[in-house]
Amino acid sequence: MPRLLTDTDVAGFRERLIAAAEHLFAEHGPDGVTMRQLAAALGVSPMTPYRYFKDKDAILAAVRASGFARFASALEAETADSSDGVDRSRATGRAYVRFALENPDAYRLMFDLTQPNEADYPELVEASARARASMIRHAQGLVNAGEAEGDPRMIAHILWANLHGGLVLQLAGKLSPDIDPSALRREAFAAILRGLKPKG
Amino acid sequence: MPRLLTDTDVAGFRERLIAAAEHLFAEHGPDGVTMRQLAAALGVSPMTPYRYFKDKDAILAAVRASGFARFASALEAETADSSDGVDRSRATGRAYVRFALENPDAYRLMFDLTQPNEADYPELVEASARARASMIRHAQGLVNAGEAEGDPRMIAHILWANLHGGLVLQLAGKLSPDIDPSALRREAFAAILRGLKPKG
DNA sequence: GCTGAGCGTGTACACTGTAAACCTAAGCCG
DNA sequence: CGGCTTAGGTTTACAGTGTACACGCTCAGC
Repeated sequence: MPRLLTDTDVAGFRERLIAAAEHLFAEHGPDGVTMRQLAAALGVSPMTPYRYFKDKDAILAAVRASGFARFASALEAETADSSDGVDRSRATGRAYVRFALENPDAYRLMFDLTQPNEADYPELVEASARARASMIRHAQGLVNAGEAEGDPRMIAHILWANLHGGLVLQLAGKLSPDIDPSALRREAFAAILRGLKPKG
Repeated sequence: MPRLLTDTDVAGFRERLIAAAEHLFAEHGPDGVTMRQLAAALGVSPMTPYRYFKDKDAILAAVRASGFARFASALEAETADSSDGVDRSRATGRAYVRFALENPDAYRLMFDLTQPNEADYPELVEASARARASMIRHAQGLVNAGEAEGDPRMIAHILWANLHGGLVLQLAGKLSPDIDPSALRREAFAAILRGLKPKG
């Protein structure tokens, strides 16, 4: 038999293909990229990727999972920075926005795109759960610091929905042209925090 | 020459095709529907739709524009109901949510799907502008009623981003399972309104 | 009644994702 | 060392896609 593929061989190929796919998907959209192009980008024949991924959908899922993983890491990196709950929460929000604006295509791939059967790709749901956990942790920080009152998970979701909504509208070009997106985020965040502050 | 197509003929055909496409797109997604199926649904040959639409993309744009038009009408219908600014704003929000939840596929087609060159379809941008105007008008109502302080356009966008974000996360199944979407909307709306209320 | 144009259709093509047969070269056994 | 076996990669093939193009049918105007 031929040289068997070691696990690191497989992982290496998958990684290279995911990286290539990420760039191509970002530029032309998943439907604008063909398996033949992906294969050519790695210098292999069109059918070779099928040995490493079930089908094109699995490649898309892998690309999205990889995006979520980088995203989660970016959020988690902010945990260390400061011990003040509010600062940390704000830093997390900034990291969130920065990621979305620096990787708009990845962000859209991750959130906009509704892949029908995401549940079939465990690493995708896991990476996505990691990101969510980060957000909830930081909402918890807000509550602990006495800056907000209520269920931390609910608070996290309020802030998340708000951030996400503003971002996708911005990325889709749907915001009114006379609205500055970053001012929108700032004012929305401020209003929500004012609204959640304990009466004390 | 044969019986020339009157404008109403053309409009009629376009309407029927849009209606058929709306159902099929909702069920299978735009990519899951072929021109041949669309044509078959109207009982014509596969190439006939090309006399009424430039290409498949134009059909998608028309379906989306039609969605936006219905959406705008649904929002505008709430203008008449009550003279109280807050009630009216709340009713508009309810109408927004109702539309999104009763037509989830249309809503996703309208907002999620980022069609690359929407600017090429004027009726699409116009219908979408109508919907936005409705929202701003109702934010103005909130300000007039003394329930909120600030630029009505900004306030409209804050509420919109929040609503939209929550809805797309819900429709995409990304909300944590222990979060009730309608409770999320209620609490978010309440928090924002508290945060925007004038100091009195 | 003829003509010519506009409408719908049929045919054709380049391209897609991917199944299946095929080739190649390397590890094991004798 | 030689042959068998088999995993990894390629080639071929196919059904199905969007749509360009050219063909006929059918009627309005002369």
